[in-house]
Amino acid sequence: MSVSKTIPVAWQRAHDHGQCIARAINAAARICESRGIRLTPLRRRVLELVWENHKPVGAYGLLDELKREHSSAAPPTIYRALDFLVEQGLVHRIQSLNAYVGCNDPGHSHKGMFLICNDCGDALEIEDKGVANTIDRFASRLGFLLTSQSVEAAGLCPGCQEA
Amino acid sequence: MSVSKTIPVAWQRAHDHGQCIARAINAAARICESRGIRLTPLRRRVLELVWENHKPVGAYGLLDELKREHSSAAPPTIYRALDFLVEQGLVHRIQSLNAYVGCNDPGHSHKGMFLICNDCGDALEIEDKGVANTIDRFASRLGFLLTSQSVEAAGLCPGCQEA
DNA sequence: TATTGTTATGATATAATATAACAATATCTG
DNA sequence: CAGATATTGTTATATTATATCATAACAATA
Repeated sequence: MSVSKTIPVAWQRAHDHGQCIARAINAAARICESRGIRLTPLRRRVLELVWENHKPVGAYGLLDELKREHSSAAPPTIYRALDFLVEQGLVHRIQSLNAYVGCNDPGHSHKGMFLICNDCGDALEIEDKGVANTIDRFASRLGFLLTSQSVEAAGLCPGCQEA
Repeated sequence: MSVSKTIPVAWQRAHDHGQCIARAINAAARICESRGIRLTPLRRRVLELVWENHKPVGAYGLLDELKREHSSAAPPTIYRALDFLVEQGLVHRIQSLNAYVGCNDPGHSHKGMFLICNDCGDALEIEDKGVANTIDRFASRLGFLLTSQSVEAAGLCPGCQEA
């Protein structure tokens, strides 16, 4: 990762992927193991592809990549795998982009929030108990029973503001 | 609107549409007037259709309704009108539903939040300075320049919990 | 009133995203 | 193993959204 004088360290840290792929796959394997569900080769490979992109990627983008090594792959192939991964909290769906991105911290039932750069297309996942709690309070005051929440903010990331 | 002993008053109030259509159209006309932009008959009609549904409606649902009275309408017709209305803050797009709903309080640059019922499909718009501020703080700490935000929570509304 | 620039709409085609439905195969469980 | 369940293969189609180019309406100016 390159260094910049003007990009906040907080962003650089939050945004550093590190050895994320291997770690993500291992974490996913452990989680599935513990839940008694199967991270099949196909599902594992799709998870890897999601991570390899390092950015939110659409289902058909993933499908193109999968097809190179798995010629029988079709839209249902990728959507089933993605549905599974999202359901297990291993991958997040970015609603505003119709795209998917690996979950940085699977296992926890964290309510994710995303900062999405309109220029480079990158998305940063943030732990945001504050936002989640505020939403919870609103909902319970209104008698609304929450099952899921999606918080997405778009704009320009530090890197893209420089240019 | 029917009365219920178990549905919180807060929800009933927040959810009451009242004479919303006429009010919404008048507000929209004033806003466009003041901004020097044109609420053409087509745009006005699409705005009415959005409000008449009283729930988030998809673009093609609106298109079907529009076609009954406007046979030349095609997908671009409705998407252009919706893009205009969303851009002017007169209509909100619900990302998680690919659907559109009238804005309760246009004119203000309020950062909306939605509670979406998975059963009846209704969506309640909430003013949520708390959530918006939390997001703003996160973003500025990371050096991220925000331009838009979308907060959507799904679950069961009070009415649908009864059943 | 022509001319020109701008914005809005008409019309056709197609791209991009997502699911339905049923068949075939693999895996689990008794 | 046999039967049940879960996963994947396969084809077709539904749903959502945009590209493109032509035409019409409006606005500003000479």
